[in-house]
Amino acid sequence: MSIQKPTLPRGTRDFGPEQMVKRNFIFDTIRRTFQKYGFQPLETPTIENLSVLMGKYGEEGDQLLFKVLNSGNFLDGLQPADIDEGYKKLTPKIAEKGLRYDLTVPFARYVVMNRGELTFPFKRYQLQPVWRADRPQKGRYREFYQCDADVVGTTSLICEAEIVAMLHEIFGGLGIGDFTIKINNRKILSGIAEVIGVAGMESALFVAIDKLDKIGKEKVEEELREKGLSEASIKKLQPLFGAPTSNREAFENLKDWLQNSQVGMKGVQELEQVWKYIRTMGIPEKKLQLDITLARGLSYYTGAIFEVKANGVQIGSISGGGRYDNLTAAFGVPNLSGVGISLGVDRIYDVMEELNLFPSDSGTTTRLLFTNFDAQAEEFSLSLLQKARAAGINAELFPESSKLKKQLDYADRKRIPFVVLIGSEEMESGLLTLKNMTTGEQEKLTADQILAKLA
RNA sequence: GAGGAUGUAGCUCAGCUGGUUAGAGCACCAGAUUGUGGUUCUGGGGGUCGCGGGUUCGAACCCCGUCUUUCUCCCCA
Repeated sequence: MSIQKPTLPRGTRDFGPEQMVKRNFIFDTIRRTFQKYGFQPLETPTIENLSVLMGKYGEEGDQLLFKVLNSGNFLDGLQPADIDEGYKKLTPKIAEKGLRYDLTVPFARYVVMNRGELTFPFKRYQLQPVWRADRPQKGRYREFYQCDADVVGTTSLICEAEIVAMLHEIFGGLGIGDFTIKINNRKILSGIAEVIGVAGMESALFVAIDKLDKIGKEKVEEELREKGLSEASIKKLQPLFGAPTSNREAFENLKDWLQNSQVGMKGVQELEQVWKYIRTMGIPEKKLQLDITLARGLSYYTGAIFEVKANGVQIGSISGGGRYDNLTAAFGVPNLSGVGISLGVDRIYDVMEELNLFPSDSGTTTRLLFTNFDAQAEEFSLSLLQKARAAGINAELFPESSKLKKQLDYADRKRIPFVVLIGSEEMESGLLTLKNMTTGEQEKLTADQILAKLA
């Protein structure tokens, strides 16, 4: 067998111990918060039938699905003519499974399949990787985790308010203090389309105005012209570009602008109600921002739309979500309204790394190392080791009687903060040497004193 | 899916218009120090120059292909 350099598939990554400790910190914070708000855990399979996934993410989405080749002789029953028809028609004949593309569609499938057993409103959270056959870039991978929380089976706007509350709790818990939750409502966007007279071209309008903060007013207008909007419509769009100084002002401007649009006014009302709930819950409003240019690509949103940005960091949104009325319709169950939020762990990680927000001891798992001088000390240490663990202290014994230098070096590299040195002297007196690896100080203590000190 | 850039030691990078045995810093290993890490000193190991092909007397360097990473567009977390 020839020797070959191992490689990773494009767009995938290993997470070493140091990274995993940090990632778990993020996962734990998110999971704890979701549970606190009454969401229940769910996991779905890595592979789904392609019939479940196809057609749910648009034509481009279908292209980005990883397809799994059928097992065994996948050519069985295939005719030469099938190949001539091109890969698009061939694919479903040789691949009937695909990798999960997001957590929302599998969730919808689950809800439909189990609707008889579920208690509605059904609140679930799900932390799992998803796969996209995208072209990788910085901050974009072919395998990445999503952390979703959704509640289906109610149209109550309390859910929207609770999402805002959870976002505060999660990002506060992570130490990301400076963030902005942008909120909009799809009905407001529809209202805008209505009052400027471009019904039927909504998606082009939404895609363009979503880029406002990125490319600026002129470019947006340019794009809209290219898409075929009339000058009159673009002129009527002007209120969009005025930057309001406060949410209150933004609401007032909107009510004025959209007064002739029933759906638009409905959207404004909904958001005002969300704001009211938020106030009642005592959530600070400082980080909330009504942003009527927020559209997000996903066409299935029908009500509130969320996006969270970390301030002071050059990175895309770290969370996004919204309300959808017909998530399960594609699986034959209409009129099931839901609202959800999705957090991007990889981006949150990058933000925290850039802002230096990880606790300094993250990366540390062992807190106490027992040295191993010789067979006798090893035996002595071994019994103490389990006592330390029983006391809740992450501890380990160096497994070989090697040079002390090597053992201390090991502790240093693993950033283990405390080392107990046990030699013949210590075993005789019962006073063990505890070395603080940060300060270098050593003190003589009994085993119980050491456990009490570190527990 | 379209276009551009990139790849040399574990890491960050030098390497002249193509010319002997491809270098540095950091990291690693050993010793100075047989019960003391992170500092210092001394010594040492480590490279199919991303991979495959071509041009040439000769290729890390030039050409073609391919893969990786990365930037812009598209789309997204």
